[in-house]
Amino acid sequence: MRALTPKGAATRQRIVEGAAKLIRDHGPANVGLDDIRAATTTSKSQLFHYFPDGKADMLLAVAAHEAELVLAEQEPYLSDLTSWSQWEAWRDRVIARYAAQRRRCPLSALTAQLGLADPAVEGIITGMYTRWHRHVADGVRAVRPDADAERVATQIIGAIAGGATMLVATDDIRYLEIGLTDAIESLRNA
Amino acid sequence: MRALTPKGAATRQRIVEGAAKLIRDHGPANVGLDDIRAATTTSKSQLFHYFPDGKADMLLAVAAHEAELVLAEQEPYLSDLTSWSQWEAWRDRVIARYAAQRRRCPLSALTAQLGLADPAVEGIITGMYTRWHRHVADGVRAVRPDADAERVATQIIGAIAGGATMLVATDDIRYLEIGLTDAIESLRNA
DNA sequence: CATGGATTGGACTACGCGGTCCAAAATGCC
DNA sequence: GGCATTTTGGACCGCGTAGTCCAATCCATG
Repeated sequence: MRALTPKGAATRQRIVEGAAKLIRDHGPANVGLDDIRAATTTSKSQLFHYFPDGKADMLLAVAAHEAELVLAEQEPYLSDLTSWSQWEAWRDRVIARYAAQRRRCPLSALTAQLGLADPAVEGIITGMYTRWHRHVADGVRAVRPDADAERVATQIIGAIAGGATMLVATDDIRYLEIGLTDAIESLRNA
Repeated sequence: MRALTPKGAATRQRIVEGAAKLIRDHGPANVGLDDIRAATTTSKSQLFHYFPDGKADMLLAVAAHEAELVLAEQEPYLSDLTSWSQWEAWRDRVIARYAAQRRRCPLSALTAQLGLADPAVEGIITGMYTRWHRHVADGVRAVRPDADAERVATQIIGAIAGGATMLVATDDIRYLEIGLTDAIESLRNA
C-alpha cells in the first residue's frame, strides 16, 4: 500500500465511498463484499489489494470517512461559534441533518458492527469526539468567557449524542431538538 | 409453545439468561448458537424447540429481558420520584449502574444487532422508553407541578441516553454525570 | 520498446454457523 | 401401567460469504 498511483488512489476512494453509501442505506450487517464489488464495479482482488486485512480494514476506512463527514457537515458553523446567530445556525444545521437521515446513523451502526475493542476504531471515534468537543468548547469561550467551557461542551455534546441515540431508537427527533435547544438556551441565560 | 411444563419453562429461562450474560460479555456479534448451547448445557434441538423462529426469536427474548432489567434496576426510586432526595438517589443509582457496566451496554448492542426494522424489536425498545419517560414525567409533576413535565422528561431521558452513548463510545462517564446532574439541577432551579 | 511494478478479473476454496431431522428419554395424564 | 406429549441429544446439511490465487493487463520509466 506504500506505492499508490493516482489511478489506484481513485479506485480506493471509489470503494470507500461506494461502501459507505451502501452501508448507510442497508446497514453494515446487510452489506457483503460482493455487494460492494458490484456497486463499485471492482473485482474481489481489488478489494483485497487496497485493503489487505480484509473487510475489517475496509470498514475501518469507511468509519474514518464517515467520522470526517459528521464534522464536515457542520461547517462552516462549527469552527466559528463566535456569535449567538452562529450558534443558532449551527444548531439548526445539526437538527436538520439528523432529521434528514432519520434512523440511519452511519457512525453508531458502524461502531456497533466493528466493536469498540479494536483500538483503531476507538481512535477514530474518540478522535472525532475530541475535535467536536474542542470546537464547541471554543465556541463557549467565545460567547461566554466566564463559563466552564469544558463542562458546557460536555453537556452539549452529550445532548446531541442522546438526541441521536433516541432518534435511532424511537424515530423521534424531539429529544435532539429539546436537548440541544435547552442546552444552548441555558448557556445563553447563564 | 402453547404447552410448557415447568421443566420446559425453566430450560427456556436458563437459555435466555445464559444468552443474555454471554451477549453482555462478548457482544451479540461474537456469540453463536453453539456458544449459547455450551454455556447453558443445552442441545441444538432445545434452542429451536423453545425458539422456533431461530436465533432472531431468541435475541428478541433476550432483548425483552434486558429491557426489563434496565427499568428494574432503577427501582424503587424510579417509581417514586416524589422528593428531591429520591431524585438524587435515583440519579446516583443510574450513574453507579452505568459506571459499573462501563462500555457494555446490553441494549444498545442488541438493538444495533437486531436492527430497528423489525417491528417486534422496535416495540420492545419504544415500550421501554415510553415507560421510562412516563415515570420521569410523573416525578417532574410531583416536585414541580408547574413545569412542562413532558419536555423536562424528554430532556432528562435524552441526557441519560447521551451519557450512555458517550460512555460506550469514549469510556468517559462524565457525559452522563454532567448531563444528568445539570438536567436535574436546572429543573430544581426552575 | 522493454521491463518491472501496480492494477485488475474472476474462478475457486474454506468454513463458520444457522437451521433441520429423527430417534431416545423423560414426563404428564387417565 | 400405558399412551401421548414434551423434552432432549447430537449428527448432519447447506448456504452465504470472507478470503485466496494466478494469470492478464495497464502504465510509468529508462
